[in-house]
This record gives sequence, structure tokens and C-alpha cells, in this order.
Amino acid sequence: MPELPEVETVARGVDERVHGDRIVEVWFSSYPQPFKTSAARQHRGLAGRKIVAVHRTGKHIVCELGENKKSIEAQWVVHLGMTGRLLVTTPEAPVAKHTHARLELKSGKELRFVDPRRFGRLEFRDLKKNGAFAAAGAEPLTIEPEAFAALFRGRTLAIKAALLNQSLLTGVGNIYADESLFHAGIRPRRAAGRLTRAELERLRVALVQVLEASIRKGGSSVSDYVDATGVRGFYQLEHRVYQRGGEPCHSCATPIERILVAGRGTHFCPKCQK
DNA sequence: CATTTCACCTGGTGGC
DNA sequence: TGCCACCAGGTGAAAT
Repeated sequence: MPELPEVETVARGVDERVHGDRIVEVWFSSYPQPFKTSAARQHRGLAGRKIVAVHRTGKHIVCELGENKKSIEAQWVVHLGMTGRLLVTTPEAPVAKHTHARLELKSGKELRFVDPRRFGRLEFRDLKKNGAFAAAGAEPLTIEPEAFAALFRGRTLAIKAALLNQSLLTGVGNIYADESLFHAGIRPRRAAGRLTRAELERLRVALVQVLEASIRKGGSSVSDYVDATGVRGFYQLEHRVYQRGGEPCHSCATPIERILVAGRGTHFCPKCQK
């Protein structure tokens, strides 16, 4: 479900509703997979802490914990995987199947992590011991043109595979890789290192435009993505190629092709993309 | 090292 | 209605 625009939408929604609130009680499911940090250690770290702010880094949601913004002591880092949801609810709201974490807040609200496939991850970081969370790759919304081009220099892998590599760029997933390549007019199987400087700049600009447009629409709800309050996004209505295999291209009416690149379903227009 | 493949999970869909 | 194959927003380990 969640790539940069979806994670940004969730992080903003959670921040609006819980910043300044204090965690008074913590509950975790017994499935070990979602816990990058053991449930016991997260429990000790989270209970009693105040959530100062919530924001996005790449595809991660970072909850800053401390007494105020100038004294952050710890972080709770949430990765939604494919099907994760981070929801702000009332305590009475029915607990959804596959709920793995419930943080009861002083205000009476609850912060819940729900994840059917359990590909998501929850991590607790003590800043003194572990340091602050940092993504490996660059932020696509702010990277400079020169640095963006340098990411792909000399690489033989497909440009689509390179876009998905989180240690190069952080936050781009299958939807926005396909959509940005369409808007830039570049075929997904092209070797990353063979793109011209002009093509790379078209790609960077397309990526920024697509990601920002999607954030404005609350992200893409292809099947089950919802924001922090359970509301779906609308950017799926703007998709030009993603999951449109066989359907006519909106620009030239040529049927959109679906192929496999880096093991992922990949969609492109054979006429508009060179 | 760079690149590719596969396993990790549940659930929805479409064919028979 | 049931069974089965296939597909899905991600990522890290193992293989090549």
C-alpha cells in the first residue's frame, strides 16, 4: 500500500491528532514479525512518553518522543510494509483483525497499528543508544538535479529497478516508479546508466510532480490503503499506467503493456515511452 | 561489489 | 459454494 505520498498523508494525519499527547498504556500482539525491536523493549520505552511530533522520512513514520521539541529522547519508527495502517481511534472503536499494537493516550485516543500481511515493522530507538533514525537513500522531493543524475551513473540495472532501490532514493515504490516513468516518457527496462542527462532531469521533475500531486489527493488507494482516520485517497483516479495493462493509453490510445521488471508488475505505454 | 531472485504473509479475484 | 492459481503498495537475505 504505502509509498511516499501515502506515508506522508498518514504521518500528517497522525501528527495533527496526537502531537503533545502522552502514551499511558501499551499493548502488543504476540506475532514476532512486526517487531524490529522486541515488544518488551518497545513497551518499556513507550509507556509514559510524550509524543512531541510525528513526521515522514522515506517510507517510515517517525514519532518523536520527549518532553518537548528541544529534548527528544527517543523515537518510535513505523514502517507500513504492504498492508500496514496506523490509525488514530477512540478506545471504543472495534479492534480490527490483525491489530498488532495499541497505544492508549492520555487524551483518551488510541494509536493503533494494523497489518494483515505483517510486512510492516515497528522499531523503538533510544537516541542515546541507537542514534536518530536516518534513511539510507535520498529524498526524491528535495534532491538536487546533479545529485539525482549521479545516483544512476554507471549502473546497468533497469531504471525501474533503480527507482525502487531504497538506498538510492527513499520513498518511491511500484506505483510512482511506473507513473513517473510514463510522465517522463522513459521505458522501465532502459539501463539506468544509459539514460541521458536530459532524460534523468525529466524523470526527476516527473517524480516530484507525481509525488506532490498524489500527496494533494491523499495518496493512492488501490485496494486497502487508508489514512490515519480510515479515509481513502484519490490519486488512483489519476494513474496513467499503473494496473492499466491492456487498457488504452490516455495520451495515444495504444494499449498499456504489463511486463515484469525486478520481479514486480510493471506498466508502460509502448508508444509514449522510449 | 552490483544485480537478481526469492521468501516472508494474508486476502481478494477470477477461472473452472 | 469450493478449490486453485495468481496477484498485491515492500524489503532484506541468499544466490548469482
